[in-house]
Amino acid sequence: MALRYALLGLLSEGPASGYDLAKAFEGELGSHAWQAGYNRIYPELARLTEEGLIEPAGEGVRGRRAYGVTEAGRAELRAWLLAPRKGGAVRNEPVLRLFLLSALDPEDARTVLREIAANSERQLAELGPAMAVDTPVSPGGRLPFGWLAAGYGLRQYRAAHDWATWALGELDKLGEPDKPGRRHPEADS
Amino acid sequence: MALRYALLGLLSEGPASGYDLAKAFEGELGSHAWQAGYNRIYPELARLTEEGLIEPAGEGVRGRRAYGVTEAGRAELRAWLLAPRKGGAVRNEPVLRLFLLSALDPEDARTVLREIAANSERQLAELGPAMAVDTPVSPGGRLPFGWLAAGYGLRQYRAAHDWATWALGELDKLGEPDKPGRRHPEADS
DNA sequence: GCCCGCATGTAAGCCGTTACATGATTAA
DNA sequence: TTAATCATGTAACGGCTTACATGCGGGC
Repeated sequence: MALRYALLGLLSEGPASGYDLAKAFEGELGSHAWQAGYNRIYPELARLTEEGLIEPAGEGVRGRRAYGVTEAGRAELRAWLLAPRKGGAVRNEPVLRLFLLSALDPEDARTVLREIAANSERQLAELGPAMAVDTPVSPGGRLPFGWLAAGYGLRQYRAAHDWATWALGELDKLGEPDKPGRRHPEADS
Repeated sequence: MALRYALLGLLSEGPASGYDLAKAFEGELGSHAWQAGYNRIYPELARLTEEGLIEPAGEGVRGRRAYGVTEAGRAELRAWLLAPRKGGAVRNEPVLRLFLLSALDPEDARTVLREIAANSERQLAELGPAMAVDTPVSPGGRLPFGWLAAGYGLRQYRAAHDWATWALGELDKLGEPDKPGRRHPEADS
């Protein structure tokens, strides 16, 4: 049910076709927030049109059909963004992995944690430069799409990296007093 | 497909019945990582038993049937936790909201951001005390279930709070040079 | 004796994913 | 003329949610 709001949000940046929208989901939006392919986009666009939340906004070559948001659509999106989040089923696979880390023996857990640390560092390297520039303003007196979200991502990955480092330390504490190296021939670096 | 790993992970803490597992999903695990009800748990337990990943581990009163993880089940869980995450469809509604924030006018965006700040603060107040104690060690030389995840949550909410504060500042920058205070949504040039 | 909590399942329907399917335009 | 990209959809399948359905045991 969030797909429709993603579409309304993207269309409120300006008219776009189903194809354009599918491409938009391949970028930062798709890799961090919400993913959708044309197979779900086209039916949803049809439904949104029926409900009067979007409307055709010009046709192009190759059968291209662009859509724009109606006032009703804008209101619907606004209501959703302002509505207090109530218990939609949480489904967060990465976090589930963290919960299940205690099911691994310490050596395996370290492997996972190092991978997480490396991954968050890589993400930081991508986001850092993008956020280093001063606050950009897009025409219309608004912040550009995704700018605030990128700032969130930056802080989230920093926190993830910090956590992984801390967690590795916790595992070390666990191994020290009990088994100095019985199970593992070589001490870790 | 992640449900089975959640079940394997929970069962690797010790034998449990479907009912026990359903209760486990009502706690921190369910509210932050993965949610499931008995309606999905029981069929999945049957399937896991068929596949030899879990096995019956004693019966109790009122038809209670407990299950334990088999060696094959442990191996399956380990493989999943160690496997590099490949593009499972990202579906993160809270983050989607952040992306769409630019579709709101600044006043509405501030409302959302203040709510996020308040929410993360509340979560911190819950997690903080739990993490203040020194590293606990459960019997068997392992960290207790969810301990590392709680540390992650702590850092994540701290980052969210930090972000919301920063984002409010960015919005202020946007409003200052133009008009501080009251303005209509469509006051563009 | 009655109610609450323990304990387990099934059936129908919705939603989303994967795979199938087609055609137009443009650049090499 | 051939390949890549633009552009739009449908069909089958599988997972998840909601609602339906049943019965025992212990405390008050």
